[in-house]
Amino acid sequence: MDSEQKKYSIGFRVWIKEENGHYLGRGRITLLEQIKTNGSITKAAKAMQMSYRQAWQMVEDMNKLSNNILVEKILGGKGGGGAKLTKAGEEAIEIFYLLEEKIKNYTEKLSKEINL
Amino acid sequence: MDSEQKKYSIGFRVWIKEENGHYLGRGRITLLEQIKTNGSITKAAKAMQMSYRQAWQMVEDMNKLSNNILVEKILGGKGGGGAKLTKAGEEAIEIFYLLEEKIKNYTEKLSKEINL
DNA sequence: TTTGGATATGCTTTATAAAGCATATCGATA
DNA sequence: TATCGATATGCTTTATAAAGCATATCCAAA
Repeated sequence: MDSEQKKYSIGFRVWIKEENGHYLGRGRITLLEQIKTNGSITKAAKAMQMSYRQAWQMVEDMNKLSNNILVEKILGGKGGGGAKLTKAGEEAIEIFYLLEEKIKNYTEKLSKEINL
Repeated sequence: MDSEQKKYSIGFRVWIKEENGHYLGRGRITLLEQIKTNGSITKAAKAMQMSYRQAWQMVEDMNKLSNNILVEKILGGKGGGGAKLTKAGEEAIEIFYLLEEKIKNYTEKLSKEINL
């Protein structure tokens, strides 16, 4: 009847803030996953084509804003060192995914109601 | 009992996509409002410290992706011309605010459930 | 006590999105 | 038909976040 022809959908980004700054977003969660997989910040950064500089800074920021650090640094050792996720780090990933998922479902529901 | 001390909240951004690209987000809605207030793209851009170039491009993009244009351009006339919102433009603002509001409420609800 | 590969960090370079500049064009009004 | 302040658009410059480079430091293991 009317001339609606274009199709619209809803996009979103979500993140968790702490009083002193950005805490967790998509990028940081991906970094955590890569650290988990690769066992070091260096390798994680390389894997996601990010500079070590930035990856290291992200880890630093996250750890500062968390109640319990998410990434544990290992200096020395037979491999020269590395980094691994703490329990809190693993949980952070879970929590963030759940959050994202819920909002995704909600926006999909909303997009059906919207009439542009 | 446990050592939870930091306070977390959820931040988000939402936008409306059309198949051929980004359609409406915070920035564009603000621009629409400024055009409504100021009656021209030039003045709207100035008011929000945005370059005319960019503001004009945004209007162009929005109009291309909408079923009915959101901004009507006026060339010539006693003031030399200007721009004003169409009915669809006014509605777009309403719809976007409603969308943002609903998601805001939902994230606030979710933030209470989250335990970091 | 040497080795190794990682963490840690200052400094320089680069990439690119945004801004800025210049100028042509538009057309209702008076 | 001259005017006016806006729209329209190519081209150049700038700002700045990200990347890249260089190098010092760390310490468990062998």
